[in-house]
Amino acid sequence: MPDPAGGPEEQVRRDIRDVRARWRTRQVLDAAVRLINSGGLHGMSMQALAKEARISVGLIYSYFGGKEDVVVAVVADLAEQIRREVDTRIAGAGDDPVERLAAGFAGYCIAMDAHRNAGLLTYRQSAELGAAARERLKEAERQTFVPLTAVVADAARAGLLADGVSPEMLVFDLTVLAQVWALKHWHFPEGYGVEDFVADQVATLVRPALTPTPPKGNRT
Amino acid sequence: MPDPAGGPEEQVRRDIRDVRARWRTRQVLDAAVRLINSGGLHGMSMQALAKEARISVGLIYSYFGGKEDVVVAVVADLAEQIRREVDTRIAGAGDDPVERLAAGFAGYCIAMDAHRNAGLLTYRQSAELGAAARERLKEAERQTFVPLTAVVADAARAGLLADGVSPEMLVFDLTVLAQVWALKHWHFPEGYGVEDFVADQVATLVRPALTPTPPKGNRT
DNA sequence: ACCCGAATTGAACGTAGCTTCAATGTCAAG
DNA sequence: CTTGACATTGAAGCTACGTTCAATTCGGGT
Repeated sequence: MPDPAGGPEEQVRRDIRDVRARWRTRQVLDAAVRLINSGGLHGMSMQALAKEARISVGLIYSYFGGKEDVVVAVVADLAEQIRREVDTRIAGAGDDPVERLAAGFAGYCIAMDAHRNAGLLTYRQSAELGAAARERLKEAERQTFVPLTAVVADAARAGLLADGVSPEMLVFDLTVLAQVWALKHWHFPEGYGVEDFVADQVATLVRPALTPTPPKGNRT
Repeated sequence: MPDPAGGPEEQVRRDIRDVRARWRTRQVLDAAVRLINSGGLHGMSMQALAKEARISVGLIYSYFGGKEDVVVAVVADLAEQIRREVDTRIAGAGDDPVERLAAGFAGYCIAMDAHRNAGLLTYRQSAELGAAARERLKEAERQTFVPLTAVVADAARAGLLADGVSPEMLVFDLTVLAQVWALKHWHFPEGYGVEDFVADQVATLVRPALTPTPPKGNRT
């Protein structure tokens, strides 16, 4: 009675295929990120991608369903990087919620700064992607909200939020502003970098929102 | 001696051509906005545009140099609308800087809400546009910053800014957040509209930033 | 009616780019 | 060496789309 699983040899073949698939996928994704970061999505044709990854065009389709799948994978990958960076920064920031939030925000900005064009793929017009792809992009983005959401919730529990400040909105603002740094940095003077941006945003958005509103009585 | 200007008849012909050009341009732009708002830039091929505007494809090129010029004109047009809306709202808001800023921000958000996809054309990857077009888009955007910049400057002069708040950054934040409402409104629950967004942003970003930091002595 | 300048048309050209698939290559086992 | 399974290739198929331009239409003047 032949074993449908094929025994140990079959398992080895499967393992080999898995290892190769992971390797190829990585190879393509890295190439995709390089192309997008230097030339935008416009610069990532499948021909260019194949060339950059040093494989044939047809082979890409063995590992990805199509161009859209490559794009989605790039975004999902970047979202994971962002999340890791934010988590790491927050973990290293001590106990003060303001410092933790500032650190998390800095992590987000710096991760975005390192992948300016790739980070902006979620800003594409929705009509250009299928519904499943859009949903995947949205989910990836939601995941990047999680660490900052936890920190802001801590701050709220500690009573640090100014009156009327919505924790959800604060997290939304921080992530959006981190994301658009890449696209809108031209607004700022020559030499103004992401670290400056972070410092100014912390001063303008984070600190005022996390400064408890004094009781009315103190105003007399 | 024939008059090189051609006399009154020639002037009439020039006037007619001007009137027609303005009319055609308006016709094309309106069609472009409709197409973009319903199907994104992807939905605005030149063929589709001609059909929507009820003119021939070739005629578009009498009034615009190419597709890029149509896109730039759409953005510039929208920027003017935003500016007018913001100006109007600020003018009707009374003397309180917080109210004026909130009104201006509301105007920006509502103008963006009315043209969700068109308003996001400035978020395209820069590599897809020529340098002149990019500069035009940037300048159009800078113009939309002007009214809010003036209001924030007034608030700063009146000593209303919390410590450390950068007026420029506050304006940047407000305009960016107004712009991305269109793209990111899916973050919010069903039934959460632009008016809710405005109110929450005013509470989370505007009021804390425009709440003067109390002197240290009051804390004892 | 004819002429002229301007406006308008839309088929066709040319290009870019996504995807496919027949052909070929590689590797391991017998 | 042969065979079979899997991996890989890249020219070509196919589609979309921006732009052009020869042909036609329109309107006004004589």
